[in-house]
Amino acid sequence: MDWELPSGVVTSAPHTAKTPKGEQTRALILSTALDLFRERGYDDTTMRAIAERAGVALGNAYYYFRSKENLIQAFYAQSHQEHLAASRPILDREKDLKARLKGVLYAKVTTSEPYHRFSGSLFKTAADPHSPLNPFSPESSPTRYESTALFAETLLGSTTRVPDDLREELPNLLWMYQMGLVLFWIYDDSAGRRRTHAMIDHTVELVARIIGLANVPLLAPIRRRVLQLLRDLKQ
Amino acid sequence: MDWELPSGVVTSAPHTAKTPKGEQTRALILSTALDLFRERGYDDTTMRAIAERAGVALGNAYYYFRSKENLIQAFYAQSHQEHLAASRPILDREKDLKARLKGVLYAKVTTSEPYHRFSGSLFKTAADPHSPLNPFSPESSPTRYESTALFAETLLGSTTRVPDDLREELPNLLWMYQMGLVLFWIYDDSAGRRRTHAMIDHTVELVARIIGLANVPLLAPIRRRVLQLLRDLKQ
DNA sequence: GTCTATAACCGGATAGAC
DNA sequence: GTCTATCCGGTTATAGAC
Repeated sequence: MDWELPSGVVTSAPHTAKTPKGEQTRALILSTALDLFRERGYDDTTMRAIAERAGVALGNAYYYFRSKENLIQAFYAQSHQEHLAASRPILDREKDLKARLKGVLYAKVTTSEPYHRFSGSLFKTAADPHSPLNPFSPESSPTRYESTALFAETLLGSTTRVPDDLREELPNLLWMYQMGLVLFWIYDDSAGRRRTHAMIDHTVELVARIIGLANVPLLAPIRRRVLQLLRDLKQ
Repeated sequence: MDWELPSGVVTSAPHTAKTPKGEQTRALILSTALDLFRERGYDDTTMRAIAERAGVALGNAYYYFRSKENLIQAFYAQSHQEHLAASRPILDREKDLKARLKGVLYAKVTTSEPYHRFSGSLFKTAADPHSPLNPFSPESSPTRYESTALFAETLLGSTTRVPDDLREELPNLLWMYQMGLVLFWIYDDSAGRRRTHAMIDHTVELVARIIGLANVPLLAPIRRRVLQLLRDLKQ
């Protein structure tokens, strides 16, 4: 499997606007929705309220976004772009793997911070295995792929040599790792998100060390077993 | 921290019935709801349908269960009792840690199997950090505690010596590990839940091996760091 | 192709009478 | 404890205007 660098913007619009004016209306509805989500949370924001504040008819909101959930997908795409942008300077500057990884993960939780409360209620629908919003769904695969590519870049641009047998799977594993961290962050209500930061600091050390321990003979069986597991799970 | 054996049934009724008749009505509504959930899934079962089949008024259903979600809590308690019952013979028979752990985990996914589809849609509400249904909530702590105690028993009753520094945290870690497996199981739609079984088989080996590697000096730093992380996360 | 207005359906939840 | 009536909001449908 080859991981390419992120190539551009992914827009998975449910009903793409065809004209400049339509595009404008669509953007207006989305940004209004996100404002309201941030202000009052997801559940307490009604489609009627979104339409009203955006100055459009309820039906028009549904013309651009099939459902309320669909607004979330647009949010994902936007959020991912912000993550990319925030990661860029770190990846351009740092060469040490630990620093790169830590930077990218901090970028994730920092850019997401304004949406912390929102993300909590959001996660509810995202967690449903049958929801198109869940990160493993086909509908999410463009974003998932882009996100994994970011970790591929994090690895490849570093001075650390990644062991051969890990090279293929590691971007996927790091993406999963990020998912776990985000899950933790969603549940974290400590002041200043202290616990999440501790979690990142400690686990980045661990991850780096585990990669480093690649060639210790004693660990070969564990390593083999993990890789075998991953292969098995791919069917 | 001391882990005791599970002591009895946990009933966290939202609106406990005060009379025998009330108790009966409550039980009727619950069993009807679970039947319907299994038949059609959670989302496709309306409160109206539950009330109708149970032969009570809609308002009456809400008298006993504050919300639709609340019916789920009752399901959890029931499901946990089944897990306990299915684990008992294994824990009484096996002394090898790997066998015990594997048995308990297989018991979990096997007893849950009839509710697989249901669990998927369920997970959605359970995932919400602010929902009382989420496994980390105060409302869930009795069940969580009982569940952790089951893993404490799994460890203590085995012939494997658990390293000192792990003894305190390991039941919690194993409970988390089971949560991860259940999450995997929820997403697993392979035939006969093949992937989940592979996951259990492989990871039980890993877990046993990691516990066994407790005293390898090379790994001491990693181990220290993991334990430090756990301490930090407790605030 | 965009957009408005309005009415209606559906199901979770609540109020208040009996 | 149990009921009926009602609210509320996501969603759909329709019919038409620019």
